[in-house]
Amino acid sequence: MIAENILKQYNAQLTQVKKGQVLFNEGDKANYFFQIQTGSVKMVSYSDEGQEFIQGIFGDAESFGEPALLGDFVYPSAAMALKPTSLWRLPKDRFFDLLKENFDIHLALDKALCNRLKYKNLVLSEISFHDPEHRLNTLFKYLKESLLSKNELVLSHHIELPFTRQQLADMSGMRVETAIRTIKRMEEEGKLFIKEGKIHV
Amino acid sequence: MIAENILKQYNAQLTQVKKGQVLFNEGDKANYFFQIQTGSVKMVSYSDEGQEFIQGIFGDAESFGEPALLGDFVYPSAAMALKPTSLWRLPKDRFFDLLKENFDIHLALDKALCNRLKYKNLVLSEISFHDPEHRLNTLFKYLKESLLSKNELVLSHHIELPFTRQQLADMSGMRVETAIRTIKRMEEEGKLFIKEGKIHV
DNA sequence: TACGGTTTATGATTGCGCGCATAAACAAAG
DNA sequence: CTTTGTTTATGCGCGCAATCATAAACCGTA
Repeated sequence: MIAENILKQYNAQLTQVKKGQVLFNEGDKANYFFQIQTGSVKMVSYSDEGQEFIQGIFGDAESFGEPALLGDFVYPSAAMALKPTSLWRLPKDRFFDLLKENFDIHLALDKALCNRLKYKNLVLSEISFHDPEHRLNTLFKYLKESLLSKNELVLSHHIELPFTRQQLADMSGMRVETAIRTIKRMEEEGKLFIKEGKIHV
Repeated sequence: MIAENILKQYNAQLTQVKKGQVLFNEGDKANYFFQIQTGSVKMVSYSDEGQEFIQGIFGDAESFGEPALLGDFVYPSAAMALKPTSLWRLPKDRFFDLLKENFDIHLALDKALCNRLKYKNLVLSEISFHDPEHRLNTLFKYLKESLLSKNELVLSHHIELPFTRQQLADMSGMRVETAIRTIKRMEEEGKLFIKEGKIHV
């Protein structure tokens, strides 16, 4: 996360996008650094049959899409707003200026990238080793931690997952029906509970 | 890749490891930056039943294990030499000095990290969308490109993949038998050829 | 409050990769 | 040359998740 005063200093523009709006598509050239002010964005890969795999979901104060910028390749997946979102857009060359002149920010960015790598390692080994229940369990643990770290104030030790069954399935490489069935079973086994359709872990 | 004179300048040590030697285990604290001089290293996650998932294979002049260093977390997977290997070891704090004082190197490191992310995105969507043949096909294409880019001199447009069926299976999340059967079928279909057991694509 | 779209839910069927067993081919080491 | 370990190869049966179909529940909104 880069402080807003720094972003402004390097000519970042604040723009508003609607729910469902596409920010870029797979194969597009990367020209901007994006950081969310408020809202939520998903990055997704699509199969030829239209199936989705959610590479990541990003929320308030998080940036996304930097790999294509830093690695100098076209976007390997698309980005779409999950709700009305306001985000900072910083042109590529100014972004590189910013990194060059702010070692601490550069390092913080690396940290974020490395955490993303760690997450992908996790999902990869889960998908290749384990059954749906184990995969969802691990995903839930990860999501819980990551949601807690963003939100200092927690009233209960339980937390509501703000994702649909479809999204959870698309993050862990399974079909909706499998996710639904597995989550139901986990509820029966007391491994989570469902309140008004929402999953609590 | 960091030039050797720079590495020396920051007190990197050159060490030799034997085939099969473990450089660090999952859960170990990250204290060093590693860069291979010559040889080859794999990073692997293990399931409780001892199944392997190969997170990456690194060769001459490549570094590995930086995410744990930069992200400040314990290694999420282990590293093991695949052959006799000589490698540079640079203590953590000196590594950070190096980055701070060499923006171009820092950026090159980012580029490598981003390429790794791109690779993981690829494997993830392959594993969750496609059948073994498609997965191997994509993996082969990727490996071929990456081998070619390392080796300027190419005699034929075909290339021999220096990996066992087991390793290829462990990179694409399938069982050896499935990899073997699929590769055989791909040979029959003329999608690759096998010479002395080695796969050529 | 009626309506279209999304999300959750559940049943029936099937195909494909896993897991296990066995063995041949090959390489490395003594 | 023999031995031991690794890699490739192939058959067989099972189980589980994908797939297809259908419907209920829920939600925003016109």
